[in-house]
Amino acid sequence: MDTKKIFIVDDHVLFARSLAGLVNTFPNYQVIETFNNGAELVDALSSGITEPSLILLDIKMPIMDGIATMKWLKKYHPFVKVLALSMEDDEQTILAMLRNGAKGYLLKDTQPDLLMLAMDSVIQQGYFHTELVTNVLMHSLHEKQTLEQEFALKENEITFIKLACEEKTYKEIADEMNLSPKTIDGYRQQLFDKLNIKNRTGLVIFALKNKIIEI
Amino acid sequence: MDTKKIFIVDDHVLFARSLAGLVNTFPNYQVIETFNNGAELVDALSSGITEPSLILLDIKMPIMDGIATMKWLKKYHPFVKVLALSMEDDEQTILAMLRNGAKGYLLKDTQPDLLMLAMDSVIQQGYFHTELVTNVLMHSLHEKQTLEQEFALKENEITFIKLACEEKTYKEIADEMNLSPKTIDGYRQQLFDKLNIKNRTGLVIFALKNKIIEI
DNA sequence: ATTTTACACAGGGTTTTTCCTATTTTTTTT
DNA sequence: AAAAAAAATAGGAAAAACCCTGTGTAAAAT
Repeated sequence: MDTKKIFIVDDHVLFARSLAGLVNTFPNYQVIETFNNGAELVDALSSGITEPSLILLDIKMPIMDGIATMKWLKKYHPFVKVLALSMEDDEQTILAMLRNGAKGYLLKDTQPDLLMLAMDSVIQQGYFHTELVTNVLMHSLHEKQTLEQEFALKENEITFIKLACEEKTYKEIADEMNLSPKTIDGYRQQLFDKLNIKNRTGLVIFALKNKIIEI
Repeated sequence: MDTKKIFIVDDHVLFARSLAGLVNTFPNYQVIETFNNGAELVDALSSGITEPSLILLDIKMPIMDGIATMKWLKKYHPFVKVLALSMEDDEQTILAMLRNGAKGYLLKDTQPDLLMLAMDSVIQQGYFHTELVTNVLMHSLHEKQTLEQEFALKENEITFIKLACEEKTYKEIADEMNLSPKTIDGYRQQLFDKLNIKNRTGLVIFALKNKIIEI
């Protein structure tokens, strides 16, 4: 029972093969299966194959990509450990993987010994995070003005949005901002157009996404 | 200009003093001022004292605690670097500090050499995070069911909440859930009561807080 | 077997939100 | 100072959200 069973999911056959070779040189690790995309993995798991100790999961794949695969795993195999292995180092992708339960995130140009360390760490401690990931996590706490800039919100609009995210009526907001309810309604309408939303819940989501408010 | 100027903010005089002594033994570090609480720091910075290279900030303090101090600093001195130094290791506190811009978070029983490493790291790389902090960050991505449990939401209620957070009308939600609009209105009302909210925006915020939806 | 309890649903009314289309006022530009 | 642009404001109305109370039915508890 000492040997850790590994699945590899990656559409680059060559890479998958050589990675399998590498992993097999690690003591106590054995690659049991390789799949070319998420769908193949899902099929296999659905048809009752035993969960591995760890899945090495590529992100950019045809058919069913890493994020979709993670979402499926989260739902149907929430306890299987996954180490994301990818070329992309963009924040959104990394966060999406982590949010959906990836235990670690490595770039594909990682050194073999770091990969082994990461695999050990995920299996033993449940996670492994490089500085890259830590940075992304930290940054995601702050970022702020991303799209906010794009929409060029005015001071009053931001104030309005903030208040609209509290459980206030537009009348109350008008009072608080010392403006006519009709003006507030004007703000509302302009924002709905500009942000392409249909009602106040859309406004709340927008505010959250753009860190205009915090929860 | 090689010598880094340090402020210490801590209400435990004895600790502050000995910490100052310790820091002064580090090469290129000098403690310029110590304050007994956040308010004193704010006073000093407001009256024009030069920003230090780094502030070592305690969290639990009378008068103005670490979190309040961070909020103030975030607003008026957003670029000053702060290393939180604290006894508390609870998730909420750590997150609150990070969210408000702390560059690192150390427990007070940290070894001196780790403290020095952390200080170096914050000044040079802008941050320093221990495993503790990484764990908290990761956990904060997932946690889920915290209060959700407390309110014992039923499956249908959760579905309703999810849909209500999209920009759908209650009529549309009713259709999608194959229920009468009146039933949906019943869910709405019960949830408003149970969660103590006044309108749909409250529902969205609740859903986010409790990770019923993700943004 | 009977009472509770839980759930889906209804009637009907008030308030708020949302939408569309102007007009006035203020600010900026020329 | 006149013209143009931006911001505040209005009227009016339909739609949706919100609120309260009550009924039938099926499941659960006693």
